[in-house]
Amino acid sequence: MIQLQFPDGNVREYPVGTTAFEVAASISQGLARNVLSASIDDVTVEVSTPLTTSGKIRLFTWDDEEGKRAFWHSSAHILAQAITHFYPNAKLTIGPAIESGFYYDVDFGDATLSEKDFPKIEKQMLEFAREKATFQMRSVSKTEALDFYADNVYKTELISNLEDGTITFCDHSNFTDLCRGGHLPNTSFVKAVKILNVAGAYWRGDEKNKQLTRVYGISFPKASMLTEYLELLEEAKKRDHRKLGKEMELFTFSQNVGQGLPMWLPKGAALRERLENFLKKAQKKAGYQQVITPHIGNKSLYVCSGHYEKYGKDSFQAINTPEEGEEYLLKPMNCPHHCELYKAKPRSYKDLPLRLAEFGTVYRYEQSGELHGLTRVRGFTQDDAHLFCMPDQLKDEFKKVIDLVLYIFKTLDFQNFTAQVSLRDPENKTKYIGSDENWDKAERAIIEAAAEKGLQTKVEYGEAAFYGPKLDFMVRDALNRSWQLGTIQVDYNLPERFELEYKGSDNQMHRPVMIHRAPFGSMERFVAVLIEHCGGNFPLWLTPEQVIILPVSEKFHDYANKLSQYLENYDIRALIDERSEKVGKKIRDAEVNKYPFMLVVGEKEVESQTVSVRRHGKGDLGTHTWEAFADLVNTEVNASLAPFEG
RNA sequence: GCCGGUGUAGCUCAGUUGGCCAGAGCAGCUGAUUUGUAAUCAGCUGGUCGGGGGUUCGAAUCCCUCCACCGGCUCCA
Repeated sequence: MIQLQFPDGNVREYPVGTTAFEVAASISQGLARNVLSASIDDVTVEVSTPLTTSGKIRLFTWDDEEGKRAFWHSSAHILAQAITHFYPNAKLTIGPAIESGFYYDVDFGDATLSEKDFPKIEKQMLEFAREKATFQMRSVSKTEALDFYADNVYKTELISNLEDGTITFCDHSNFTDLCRGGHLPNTSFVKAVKILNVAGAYWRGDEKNKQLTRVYGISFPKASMLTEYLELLEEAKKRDHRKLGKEMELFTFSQNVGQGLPMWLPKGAALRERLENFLKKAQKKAGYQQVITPHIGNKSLYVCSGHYEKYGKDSFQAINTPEEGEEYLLKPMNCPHHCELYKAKPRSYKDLPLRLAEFGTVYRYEQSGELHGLTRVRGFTQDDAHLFCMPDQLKDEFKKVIDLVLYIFKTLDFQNFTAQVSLRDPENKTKYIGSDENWDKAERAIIEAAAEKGLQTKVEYGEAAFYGPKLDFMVRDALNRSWQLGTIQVDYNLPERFELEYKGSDNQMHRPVMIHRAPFGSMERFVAVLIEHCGGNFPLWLTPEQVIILPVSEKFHDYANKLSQYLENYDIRALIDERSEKVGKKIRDAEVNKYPFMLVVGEKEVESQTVSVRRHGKGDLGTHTWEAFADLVNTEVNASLAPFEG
């Protein structure tokens, strides 16, 4: 007998050789029907594997990440089976489950796969699924495995990196794949499948390698779940900032200006200005000083900082002057300029921390395929600041910056962010400048500050900037893509390169430490993600127009104008719909255009000197006096704009 | 940069066995209407069918090329 302990602590005895499926069946019929995957002592096992040792067992269903993973991983096998069915010469490589669905990377040789081929693959997958073939793991020797994949260089490469004795194949139906396991009991669980798209993907993620065809798909245990998922995708597309930004006239692009160079239209510019002022106010309270530096800088500045060596090739090319040999660069970063500001006069320890902030517009030549709406552009404005401090002030300053970032995120209702500690790639230190000692100090400072602030963090190696580690605040867009917004970075290296110093209380010269930080990250990207978060329904304090006045007929335009002026005196942004349309039409258009408040004014309102208030998405709020309405608006604005308590 | 896809009016989209002056709805303009909580009516304007080149008697439609955009990969100071 073996003893299996369940997550609730209960221990039950089973005969040796019992499968996870049989364990599930011993608990309930429902669980037996729904169990997709299992683990013993946190090691994934097949539901059909006879268990021979005691341990902690977990049974996973669709509601568990592990259950979905088994589901999608198994679906990838069926996808591979279907691809092999239609393209016998295609070479399979890897096919993992991902966050939403699965993919398979395939070398199709001379053949190409396009959208037109999706339906037949989907159909074939479902046919294979209906066969109810069981997934059967088996161990194979290295020689046997290499022999099986003699004409597949990719699998051969994978196998040669595995240790003999640990290699397993998975069979289902007539199909065999190299696989380490974690499958559904059989293929029939897969009831709905959709091939989502194809994309190029480099073998092993290295652009020097051959580009394979990556086929993305998703599958579900119920057809209705697929329909729901596709509807969700459609809904998400409606929140896309590129669509809403255009509709709401916030920003635009022009081919004549250039790729990746966003231009802010009046409404967008005003919105951005409100965001900037909001941050400036908080920063002022936190002891920052605003500075302004030029958009270009002498090439030598970036040679000094290391940016030129690191990114010179991928930047806009040098700007030349009539003078022989004089070269400038569009600034890709504000830090070198700010270092020069630091050096504008001798600094004493009494000046520190020195906090220099600038909404600095920078230009980077991003690869064309990488550009994406406002989230990835070639010209953008960072809400940048550089904090120069003494080493013993570092952690405290860092924690204060965390407070500021959290304040910004809270005010804008970004609750679902990930705090990511981005460290050096321990495998490849050549990508970075500076000494191991400095890096260790900087990395430790970030980890400790985040821990002391009680931040839940995720550590990612290889994500650091070339001059220092970062604490990045990642937020997802409407389509669940993750973007870096806020960032805080510790840097011992640029102060060295720029030979920054201050005179200490000991009358000796010392080197300051720098913190680079940008709570929004870039104004462009932040606004993009903000648009998607609120679906274009901005918080009242930010929205381009807060109020639209809807006169019932032309007779009431005078009243509307007086009302508009009154609201303007209260800093409320209002406009009047003076078209000769019916109120129903004006309301409909105002709702479609996402104006937060609609004020209907006609005979009744003129008589009683009131307004009829209607809230976007909520409907009629009844009659208010002018004053009561102004209060209503300002109360809401103030409630969402609590001051920074830094 | 790479792989795959898309490109017709400001927006959403019709229009391919290649064939009359390229269509619709919305938006815009003009006029009528003076309107009470999600679409009043009529008329009009608007497009070198992404740019360029080619095939053809004839191209939005077929071919080549460039550009932009979309989904990924790589990259992301």
